[in-house]
Amino acid sequence: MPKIVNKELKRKEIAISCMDLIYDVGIRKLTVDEVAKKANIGKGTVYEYFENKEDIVFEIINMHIQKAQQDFCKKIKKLKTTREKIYEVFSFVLDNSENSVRRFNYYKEYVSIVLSNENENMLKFNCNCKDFITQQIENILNEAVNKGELNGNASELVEVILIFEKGLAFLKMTQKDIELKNICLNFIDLILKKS
Amino acid sequence: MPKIVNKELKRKEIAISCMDLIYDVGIRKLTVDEVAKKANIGKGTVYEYFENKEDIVFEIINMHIQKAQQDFCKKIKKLKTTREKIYEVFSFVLDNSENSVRRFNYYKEYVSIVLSNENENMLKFNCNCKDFITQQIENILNEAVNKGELNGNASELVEVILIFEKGLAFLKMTQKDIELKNICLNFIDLILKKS
Amino acid sequence: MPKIVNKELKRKEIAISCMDLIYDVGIRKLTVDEVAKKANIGKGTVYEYFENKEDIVFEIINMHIQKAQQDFCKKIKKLKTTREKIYEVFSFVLDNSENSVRRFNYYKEYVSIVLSNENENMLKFNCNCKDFITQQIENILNEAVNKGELNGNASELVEVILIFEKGLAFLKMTQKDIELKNICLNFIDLILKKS
Amino acid sequence: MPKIVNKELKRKEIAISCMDLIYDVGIRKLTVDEVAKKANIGKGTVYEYFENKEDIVFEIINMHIQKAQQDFCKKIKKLKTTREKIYEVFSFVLDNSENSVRRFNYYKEYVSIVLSNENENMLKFNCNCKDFITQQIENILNEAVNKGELNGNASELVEVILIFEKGLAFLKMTQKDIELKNICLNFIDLILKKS
DNA sequence: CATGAATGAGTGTTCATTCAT
DNA sequence: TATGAATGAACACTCATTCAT
Repeated sequence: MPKIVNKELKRKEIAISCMDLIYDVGIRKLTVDEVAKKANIGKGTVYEYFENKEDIVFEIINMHIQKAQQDFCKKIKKLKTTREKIYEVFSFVLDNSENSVRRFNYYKEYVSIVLSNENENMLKFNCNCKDFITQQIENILNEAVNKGELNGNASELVEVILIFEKGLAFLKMTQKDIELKNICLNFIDLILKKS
Repeated sequence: MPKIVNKELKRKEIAISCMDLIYDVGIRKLTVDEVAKKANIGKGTVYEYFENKEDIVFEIINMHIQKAQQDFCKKIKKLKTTREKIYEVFSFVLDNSENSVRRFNYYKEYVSIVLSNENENMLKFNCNCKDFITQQIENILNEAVNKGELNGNASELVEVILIFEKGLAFLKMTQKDIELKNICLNFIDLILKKS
Repeated sequence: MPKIVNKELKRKEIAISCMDLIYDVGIRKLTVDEVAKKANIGKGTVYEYFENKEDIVFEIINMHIQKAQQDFCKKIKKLKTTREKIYEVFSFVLDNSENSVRRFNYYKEYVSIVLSNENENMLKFNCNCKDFITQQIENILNEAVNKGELNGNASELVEVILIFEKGLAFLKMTQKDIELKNICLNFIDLILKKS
Repeated sequence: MPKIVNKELKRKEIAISCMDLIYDVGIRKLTVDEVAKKANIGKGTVYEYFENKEDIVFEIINMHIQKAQQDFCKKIKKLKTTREKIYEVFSFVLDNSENSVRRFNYYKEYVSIVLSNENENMLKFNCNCKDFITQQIENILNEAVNKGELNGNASELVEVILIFEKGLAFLKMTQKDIELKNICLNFIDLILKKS
């Protein structure tokens, strides 16, 4: 009897070993040959675990985003004030630690693929991401309403914050060396003073 | 000296004749063959006026954006109220007329390329675009301050509006069938009430 | 010794379980993976019983042809007149019942492979098929001679009928929607009147 | 100005230079790489003159068949008796001169492709071939009727002869070393005596 | 015996760029 | 100056076969 491999596990392993590859060469220039080489397996073996190249890319991105969402949930629990929590929503963009920057660059590549309509999975997946962040913002605002920091019209703010976060990300992606921190603080002032 | 002028002129001519081409086949799938055919010149001749394919794409995009900016300026002049003018900033995203949708799709492809770091020129160019829109928003807000509709702290709003516009664009690009009009109106209320 | 018997048996079993597979995907597109799956065995196990893919295909075709020959013998026994029997020789081509059409399509693929010289076994095998049908025609004609329906020169007719049958098959294979029934009846008239 | 090549001419040239290639390796194993190498051009250049590999194969076969039909017409004109002319119909199969054998082997490869339904062009093309040979046989028989060698029912014979010719070809393709000459002579006796 | 994981050679097609005329 | 013919590197994906367990 031959050894039975855990297909799902090996799939993840291959994806993990290629995470840097995406960072180095970009998703679009990633070749299956490179993936195989990086993962120390044959090219054919790649296709034992992935449907096609799109699937490989999807898996790698998938892992990144899941990790990012888990990290976000952990962090948000530790924060007390509404201000801090809203700021945390933006910190994905603002944080300049090496780890965050790298993560942001993955995200950038990911968005580039989404925008080019090349990858069906990505678009669906992207909706899930939006839903996640929307839900988080809702939670933060509901809590604030309960605390009496905001009045009941808070629901209208959810999308405004969401859009602002997307705008921040967009600007960071497309402009070099832009200072966004203070703008965010101004924005938070703007929406919290409102009540 | 006159030759250089002619070169520059012909370069523009070629780019202009290919503006629709991008819409038909997409930026990334544009081939030099198609460009030559559309411009009614030989393939080799294309390389007399452009360094490489990247350069062609850049010039075509350039034409599109210049046109879009001119159109924006024309429209903004006709508008009276500050509300209308700010809304016009967002209308690039919100307008669903055939022409606007087409233009927005160009922009989407364009952003995808900027994000993938494939084209150096694009990134620099993108900064110019940001500067243009920033300037426009500044003008609108300054006018509003002069009219007394806003107090002097208006400068802080420029970037907030800019970011909101980018966020709108981002969301429209990455989500299907999303209703953004009311959110914009809410947002405009939010910033104008503030004063 | 008993092991060899078992090997031969299992080989047949595998081939039998894959008879329909050829119909579904075509001989040339048959993969070893599919064979293994259909036979409910491991891919490696296939190679315990077959030299290579060519060998698998050969065995499957073998099953089909044996079956076809058995069916022919059964049918021919039930027929009385010489006319009917000769017509039965052609019915492999003429019959449009689902089953016959399916069988004819197998045969078509099979011939395609024989003609492409891809499979050595096939060519030898094809000779056996010719010998079988030749023998059958001989039997029919001898009987006819015994009955006094044909004179002694009947032996010359064997090959003519054989060739006519091959030509019918060929035409059916390579032309769409061709009416062959009446031509056959004319042909039978031609050769039987002769005596 | 660059040199302007006659595309149609070069297409033929490339096809001609590859005629032996098909004979050597078989149509199905022909690779575009080999074609390019044999024609002493780059692989990309092949695609300047052919849509795809199918198109290459089609052109080569096309040339062969046109040539074969021209040769047939020339030969048939020189022949006097109906017997000779009908025999000439079969000589494509019967003639064992090096040239004829080579031509027959091309035909064999061609039929293999037709049977595998891989190539749309081929199937249509094959119909033309049938029409050509049918027409030729008709001409021969009409002439014979006019000469009084056959009675008016000759039209029924056209398809019988056609099918017989196909059967001959089939048998020659699928059997090694088979003697067909005498069978043909018998067959011609059979149909001509009939009148 | 049985297996299925691993493999990598093989292939049709595209297209930006070059260069001889 | 203008051209378009020529090019070949690049790439995703398949599948028969092997072999360690």
